[in-house]
Amino acid sequence: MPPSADRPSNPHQRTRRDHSTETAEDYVEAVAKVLAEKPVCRLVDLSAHFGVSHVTANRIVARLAKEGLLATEPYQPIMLTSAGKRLATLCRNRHETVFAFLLALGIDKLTAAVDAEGMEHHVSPKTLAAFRRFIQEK
Amino acid sequence: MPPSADRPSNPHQRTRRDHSTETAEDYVEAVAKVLAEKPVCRLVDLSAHFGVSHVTANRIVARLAKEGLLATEPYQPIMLTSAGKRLATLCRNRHETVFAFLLALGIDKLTAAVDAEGMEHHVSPKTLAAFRRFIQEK
DNA sequence: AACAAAGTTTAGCGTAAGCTAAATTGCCGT
DNA sequence: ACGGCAATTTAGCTTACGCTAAACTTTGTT
Repeated sequence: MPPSADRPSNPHQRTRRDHSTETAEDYVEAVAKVLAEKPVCRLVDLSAHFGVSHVTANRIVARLAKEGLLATEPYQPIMLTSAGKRLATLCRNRHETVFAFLLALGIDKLTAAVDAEGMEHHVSPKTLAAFRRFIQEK
Repeated sequence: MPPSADRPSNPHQRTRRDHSTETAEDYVEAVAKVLAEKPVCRLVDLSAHFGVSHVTANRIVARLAKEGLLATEPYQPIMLTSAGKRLATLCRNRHETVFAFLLALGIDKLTAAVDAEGMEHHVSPKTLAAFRRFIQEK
């Protein structure tokens, strides 16, 4: 950080709080991805995707259902609500932009994939726009 | 336990990793910053910096002391261990690079500060090197 | 020396996310 | 139609991080 620039608590509070939002984004994105490849999305698909126990996935799915991003019925496949679909689309676009940006910077695919996965949630619209500009001008 | 204990290579699993490592990095960096400005670092400095209660800061400091990054004595100021100093230096460099990179991309200072704060923990050495190259070539 | 204020710790509660083990449900194949 | 397997849910535990309230220690002032 520049010597005198005070790093205010604001950004920190923001990053601290957003962990559950990140999870929501990841899960919604994952459901969309699964649904793009097969007719239904099941719990096992998600637990496999994230490398997490099915129990953990189940609890998170329940939370997101309560929050209106996913639609679930007991023992039934998992679906996206319209809000979930909207969020998934947004996240996918953002993810692809960040990934493409890293590639444009000359990063190898594997590294770019991992870094994009971590960075995407923290890239603001302004920065995303700058990423797009950079890709274009390349 | 810290997911970093055995960190799987799968990108997704990796992203699910260590929020607690991020916290460690943030706190160690904050202690270093405080110590750069005044003779000692106290709990209140940290709770003010992060905008959390002193109790929360206290618990995190205790964890990091247990992990060997911070040195504490009851009712005494907080110090960095040598491991803590090393980590702080690393994080500060990385943070400054990410911040400078965003500025070089044309992002305004405030946005760059917030985004850097969130992104820094997810920028791999390779990507960091690419950021440095970009700044140079500017 | 004693009190008050400031700073720190402890106690106790909440949510999110991780796990294993065990109970339940749904669906197949014989 | 039943038996078994796969998938899901429930129960119960852990850690991390957020809070307030209350207890305790340190320090400075009178």
